[in-house]
Amino acid sequence: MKRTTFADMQCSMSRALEVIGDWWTPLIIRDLFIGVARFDQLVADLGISRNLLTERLKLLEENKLVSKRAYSEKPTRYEYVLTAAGADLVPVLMALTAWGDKWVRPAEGKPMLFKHHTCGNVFSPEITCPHCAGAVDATTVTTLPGPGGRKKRGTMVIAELLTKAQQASA
Amino acid sequence: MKRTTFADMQCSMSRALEVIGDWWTPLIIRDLFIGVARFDQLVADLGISRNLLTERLKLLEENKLVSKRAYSEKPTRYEYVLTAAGADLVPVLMALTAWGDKWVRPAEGKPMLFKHHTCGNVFSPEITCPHCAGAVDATTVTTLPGPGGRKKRGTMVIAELLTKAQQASA
DNA sequence: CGAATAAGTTCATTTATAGAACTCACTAAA
DNA sequence: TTTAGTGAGTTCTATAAATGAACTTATTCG
Repeated sequence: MKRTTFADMQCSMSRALEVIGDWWTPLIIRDLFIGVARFDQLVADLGISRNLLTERLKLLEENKLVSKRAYSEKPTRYEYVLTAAGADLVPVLMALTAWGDKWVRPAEGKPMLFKHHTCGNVFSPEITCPHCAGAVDATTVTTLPGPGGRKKRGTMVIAELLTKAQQASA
Repeated sequence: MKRTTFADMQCSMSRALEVIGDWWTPLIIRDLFIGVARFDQLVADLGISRNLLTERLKLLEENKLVSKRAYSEKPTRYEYVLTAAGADLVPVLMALTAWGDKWVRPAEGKPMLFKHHTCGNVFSPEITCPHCAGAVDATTVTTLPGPGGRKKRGTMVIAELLTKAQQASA
């Protein structure tokens, strides 16, 4: 049957996945960030099917991660540009790339490096806590229910589990 | 036809997506992190089809993000535990959640909060540069070709683009 | 014995993906 | 001034994957 929608799950990660959770979308965003912005270039770079690219770009536009801009009249030609929301996803994709570099790196080494222009260094992104500037990892973080927490599909078990854990610690 | 594999693309993000790039897998990892670890619990929490969950867990095990552990003999019963590689993905998913909190938050507010036990604060994860501790965003970072950069499907256009940009800046 | 629990399998139906071929509007070369 | 080429899609068919419900299997509890 049709794909289950994550849009109405009460979980920000699920909702994010509704927008970028399919195979090609993160690669399209990566390409737009790097500067591959036109339809045929995207097809050439990724080897994606043209009908799929059309569909994905349309969805990205509807979700306001990407906007379409004419770079030529006469033959009307468009290119695709990341919006603020789309650009804000770039660091997350960099963090995912860093994970890939660490765990599924090709034998030849890292395919791509990131350079931070604020300090001039080539770096590997880290995920940190803004309060203490320390690294965040699975062992030093716990989850708490937020104001939007609800028990529904996607959080049927989790919703109660978080509440109980909080009560136990209180 | 069958889904295009990203496993042989010369890009760490693509390779990461080969492992966690489908709809349900990130949610499964989220649940395992939070403590929903058994088959029927996962079905109940997510509303995922049982055959799909079986398939996803098998793939996660093959890719060494998850391991299966018997918690009962006699009726042999298993639960699923994140490996080091799987746990290392948790901060990335938290960063994605933070993006979701910012751009596609439910009307009721954040469904879930993170608490950093190193400093005791509830926080929203940030992606930073380990050299200067500054935030990383799309405007302050550029990409350079790495030693494993290659021109093949997934990087046909990008490979040359990065090389040219580097030569131009040199 | 009969019902319940946990962890899957099997199956029919619906939807998505892949890849190739085709369309349409213009432009540059012969 | 036909002819070929470019860019951005659309249309088409086959194959593969997702959904949801029903069915298995093994074991324990009342």
